[in-house]
Parts: sequence; C-alpha cells; structure tokens
Amino acid sequence: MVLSHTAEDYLEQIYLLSLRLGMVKTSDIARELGVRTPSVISALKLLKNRNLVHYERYGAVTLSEKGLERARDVYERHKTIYRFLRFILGIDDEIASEDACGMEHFVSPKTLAAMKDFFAFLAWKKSQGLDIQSELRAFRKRGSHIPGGSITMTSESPEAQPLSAGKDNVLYTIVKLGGERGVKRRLLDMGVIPGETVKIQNRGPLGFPLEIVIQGYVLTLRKDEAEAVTVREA
Amino acid sequence: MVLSHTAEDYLEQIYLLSLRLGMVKTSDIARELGVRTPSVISALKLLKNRNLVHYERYGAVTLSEKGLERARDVYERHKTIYRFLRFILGIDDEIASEDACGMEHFVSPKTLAAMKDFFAFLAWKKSQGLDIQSELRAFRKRGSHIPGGSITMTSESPEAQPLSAGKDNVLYTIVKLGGERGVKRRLLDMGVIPGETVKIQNRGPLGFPLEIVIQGYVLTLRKDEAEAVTVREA
DNA sequence: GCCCCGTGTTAGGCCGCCCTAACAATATCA
DNA sequence: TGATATTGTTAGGGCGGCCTAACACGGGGC
Repeated sequence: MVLSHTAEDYLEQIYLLSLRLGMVKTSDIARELGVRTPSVISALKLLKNRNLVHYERYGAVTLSEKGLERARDVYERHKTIYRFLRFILGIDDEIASEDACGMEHFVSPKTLAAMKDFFAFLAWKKSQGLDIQSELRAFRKRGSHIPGGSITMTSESPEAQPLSAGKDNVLYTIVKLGGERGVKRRLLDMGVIPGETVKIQNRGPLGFPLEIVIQGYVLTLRKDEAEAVTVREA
Repeated sequence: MVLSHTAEDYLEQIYLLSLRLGMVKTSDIARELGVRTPSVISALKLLKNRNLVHYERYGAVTLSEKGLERARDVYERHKTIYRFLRFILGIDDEIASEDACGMEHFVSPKTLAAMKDFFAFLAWKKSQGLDIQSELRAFRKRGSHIPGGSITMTSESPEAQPLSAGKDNVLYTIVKLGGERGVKRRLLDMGVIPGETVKIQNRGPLGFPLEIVIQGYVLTLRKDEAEAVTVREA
C-alpha cells in the first residue's frame, strides 16, 4: 500500500503515543507533530478510510492491525537510522533524531539491511579485539579530514579523448560526458563531472576496470563508463 | 534561504543538465525529473522570483550565482550520500542513487561531514594495512546477521521500579516511559519502548551511565534517562 | 512568403496538507 | 442542573505541485 510520508508520520506518532500514554487523543498527535488539531482530524479520516486506524468522533485513536504493522515498520526504520547515525557516525542525539525523521521515508530495505549488517560487523570485529567505533571516534577527534583535497585546473590545451584511452598517473580534465542515460547518471552520482580533474591510478588485469582518483576519492570505472568520459590533458 | 525539496531538485537537475548538455531547455528538465513541461515552467517562475535562475520565454535556462551555489550544495550532498551508500554500505548503484535522491534534502551538515570523515578514516586504516571495506563485504557475503535476536517476554509479576534502580544482568520488561519530552524522545529513538526486554550489562565507574542490551543492541543510558524508564522483573 | 509541425507556454483543475474561524460536544463546578 | 471553560470538530481558504487541454511561437519544405 502506497502511503504519503505525512501519513506514515501520523501512523508512527500514534504508535509512539500509544506506547507512552496508553490512550491517544487528537490533540496529543497535533502537539507531537507540530500541527493544529483540524489537520490531525483530516489526516485521521484519510487513515480511517484506508483501514489503518480506528477512530470515532470524540473518541480515542487506535491503530488497526494493518496500521500497527505499518507504524512498526516506520518506527523500525527510524530506530535503525537513528542508531546508525548516532553510534556509528557519532552524530548527537538531537540531530540524529531529526535526520532520521527525514530519512526514514526514503531509505530502501536494502540500505536498512546494510546498516544492520554494519552493526553486526562492528560487534564481530569487537569480539576479535578491534573496536572500530572508538577508533573512529578518536580519529574524528584528532580532526583528520580528507587528505589531499581536490585539484581543480582548467586548461585550454590539446586533444580531447575518451578517458578509456588515457594513460596512468596523468592528470586529465573532464570535458564532456557521453554515453546513455544510465551510464551518465551513474557517473554524475559519483562526482565525475566536466571541469573536474581526474587521474587513473590503477587498473584491472585486462586494462579495465580503471581505478581513478577524483576530488580525493578513489572510484572504480567500468569500460563503458570510462568510454563515456571525454577528457583532455590537464 | 528556505527552499522546498522539489525546488532543490529542480536546481540540482538544471545544474547537472548544464554540465551534460551545455544548454538547458524546459523539456530536458521535464524528461529528467519525470514531470510534464507545464510543471517545469511554473517551477521556473518560482525559482526566477527568488533569483535562483535566469529564464526568459522560449529561452535557455541558466542558474544565477545564488542558484549555482545552492545547486552545487545539493549535488555535493547527493554525491556524498551516494558514495557512502555504495562504497561503504555496499548498495548497488541503482538503489544507492534513488536513496541518495530522497535523503539529500534531509541530511544535516554534521551527518554529511561525518560521512566524509568516514571515508578518510577508512583510507587511513587501509594505509595501515587494514581494509575494512573489503572485510565488511566479505562479512556480508557470509550472510552473518545480527546474532542473538531479541527476547520478548511479557510477565505480570511484581513491583515496577525505575531501571536506574535495577540490578546488573537481570532481565527486565519495560512497563512505562516517563521523563520530560526530550528524554522520552531520545529513549524512543533508541528503541526503548514498553513491552521490550532489557538487561543492564555494565555500568560506569560511579554507577552510571548504564550499558544496556535491548533487542540485541548495546546502548548507553545516562542517569536521567534510566530514571525515566519504569521496568518490572521479567 | 506561407503553411505545417513540433515544441514551449498559458489556463484552469485536482489533490494533499496546512491553516483560522466558527461551531459542537464534553467536563467542571457552583 | 445549568452556566462556563475546555476540548474536539466542521467549514472554508491558501499554497505548492502536478496534471490535461488549448493556444502561441519558430523553423523547414515548398
């Protein structure tokens, strides 16, 4: 069932309030979500039509079977993200909570699963005597940031060529992106954009994939991706 | 300047299209964002009123100084999240891209900074001969998930007490949450909810903070937080 | 120069979500 | 029990964002 983010927020909040207070009134929901009661009422009507809540005029709000399931799901996502932000990335609880509220409606099941796996992984490493969490904390405290920084140069020099034909350890300026939509999107996602400087630092056994450095990050480009990138020597 | 998420999406897309195609037409934006051209037009009017884009009837769309700045910011967030999801959590590019699109409007600067630090941390560890990234990949491949699982028991037995007065290594069922709003919210964020079973497994030198186990996760509770949790022996 | 076709634009409607103002029900207390 | 304060609900409006349908502009073939 497709549900708007606000609807999910209402469900989640009803769930949490029922845990905290036992019985949920419209005004509680309004206070908690920072909206006025009429907004809550109309939201409840919508949720009732979809059989997600039980609600009669002047009565208490309760979740239906389906509503409870959905609410728990949203809350589960919230918790996972919150914990991840707070205990792995080290974000303060205020901000972690806010970020989690925003992100909980967008995070895919796979990403969520990966976050949970991450916890398991850290626990496992810890049981082996390696406390990555506290090492990371210490690392951040030392104030080490991304080393190297980005090199940005724009030159008007000679021939443009596909990056796939480039040499190792030469600095290139990206001139243009080609390729079809999927490839292009992926390149842009990774930060491969015109004007940026890039270097091939390594490659796979058959010449591909390329390991490139851009803006201080190391990325891997498949052959079709490298062919879609037009560069010029910097 | 406060800007809706859709407005940010438009700016970002205009930026990316200008990088890819040089000149941006309304129809390009529509195609890319999956909306119809009239929607683009009205969005552009709004952006123009805010001095974020330059745009004349039947003309090309370009970003203003301010618009470019904002677009770069959104794109920067997108990239960081995408990279984090893809290269640290190991999500496939399709899903990572979608998730990043949703999350980019909600992630706080601190969280973003923490993600970048994480990259730096991994690079540093790698330079020390420890490749956490590939270890994590291998770990996930083995299919290890959260060990232990959650224990859920509900008993109707004796006195309720604050968790702060609890003994170590005894299983408690959470009955109720008290405390003021901030504290309650934090507890709920962490998954401390009525009905759950909890155990104190360790504590700080002066009795606090408590290290508790809930649903297989280890959390730390300050004194005020522990006092707000009413429990009963399970 | 004229017509036609594709593309860009305006007009106008719908829906979700929020609001304020006014009204209805309930609770409180003399 | 009836007057009053509190709380909940309906009515109606605004705004953002999307749509379709209808209209305007601009370039290519003749």
